[in-house]
Amino acid sequence: MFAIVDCNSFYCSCERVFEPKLHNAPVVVLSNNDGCIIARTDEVKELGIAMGAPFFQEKKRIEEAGVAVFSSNYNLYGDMSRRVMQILQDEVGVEHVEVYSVDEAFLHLHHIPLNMQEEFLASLRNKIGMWTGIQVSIGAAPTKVLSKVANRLAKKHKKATKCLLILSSPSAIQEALAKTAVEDIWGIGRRYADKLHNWGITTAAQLEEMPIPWAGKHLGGVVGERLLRELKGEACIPLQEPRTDKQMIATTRMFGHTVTELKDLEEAVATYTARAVEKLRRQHAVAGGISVFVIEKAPPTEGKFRHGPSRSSFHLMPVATAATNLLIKPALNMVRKLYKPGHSYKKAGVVLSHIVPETHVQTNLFGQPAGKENKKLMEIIDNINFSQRNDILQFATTGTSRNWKMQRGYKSRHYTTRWDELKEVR
DNA sequence: TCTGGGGTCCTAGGACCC
DNA sequence: TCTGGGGTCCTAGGACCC
Repeated sequence: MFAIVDCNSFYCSCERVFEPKLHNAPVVVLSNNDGCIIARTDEVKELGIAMGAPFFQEKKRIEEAGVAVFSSNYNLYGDMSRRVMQILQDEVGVEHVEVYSVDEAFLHLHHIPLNMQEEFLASLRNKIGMWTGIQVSIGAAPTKVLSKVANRLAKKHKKATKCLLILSSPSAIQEALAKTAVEDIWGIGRRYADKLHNWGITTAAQLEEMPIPWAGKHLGGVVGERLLRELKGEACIPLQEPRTDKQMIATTRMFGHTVTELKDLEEAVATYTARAVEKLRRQHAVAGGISVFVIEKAPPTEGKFRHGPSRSSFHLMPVATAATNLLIKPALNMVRKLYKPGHSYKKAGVVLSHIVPETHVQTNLFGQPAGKENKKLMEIIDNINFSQRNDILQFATTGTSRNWKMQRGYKSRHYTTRWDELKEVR
């Protein structure tokens, strides 16, 4: 049996922990730039405000309903997440936990007798609630895909299930599948959902009746086959080993304001490069490739939102490196080539690729590996940035005008990660 | 009109996730 | 006026090899 533990309205719950008066009140959390609604509590769902809705479109309703609004505070959420995951690891053993996202983890329950799982999971849920203030929902079933089905129903019917649903018998599984729409299955996105609807397949129970090769043909090859097998109760997606080394590292942002000047674009790209390379160094790796993209402001359209035209460029490094200065150079060259005077830009990004551990650097005839001095310099900058958390030292090219910086008008404090922002209790 | 039969490696792009 | 930011995996197809 597998279980999935999922924090309810996670970002909102984190904000509520530090604002107890919001406990039964509606709360939303906004994306960077205060652009979209990326988390909402049940009270907000009842108002009919959709996930991912543009904030400005819902602002009036939100104000009228007295909804508490927060800009996203990722330091806070990351720290709360760590606490929840720690409890899971302590309770079921670190080898039986797969941290799947900031607010979700899969558990292996094979070492717990079937007839004790319900009691175990209920007490786990209580413990997390008491120790962190975060409420979780838990679904358990013979496969990961089915545990997601269970979890969704547990969350949907909180009162009846007490946020815990275990599907172990074939009849319970069938009943749950009949109540689940295909688009709510883990692994079925919008494209496949449309396709399935066109074939008249609308529930998970209907999909489960299809033959495996059919899924292989129509739902993305081996991925679709695996999904269907899991729906049929055959576990074939194992608990993943923790993956420490990323294969791709990206830093991309919408700008706070439309950008038209090359200088602002350069500043943004240099800053994003520095950020991405910091992430790279944190995993003790080096990157052999860097690409830069810019997205223009969309021409005015009525109706649907569209991205403007985008252009990107890729540069292969002569030698893989984690030196900010060596990567900023090609990044700036690329952005200068991509920039067209007179055009307006709303987003840019930097993606590092061809990532390998720093111990495996391939040198070549024409490139020298980054010297010791350079590495030392990077370590010093990282240490200062991590301890001060304020980017005191920056590369000059990252500039100071920051015309492109994002807006965050509703941010809560770093309650758990900065001494000077601790919650005060009188 | 016909135009071998394998391989490998790489990239671009599509699909998905939270 | 204002619409997020990361990631993963897989496949198809091109370039190249013998």
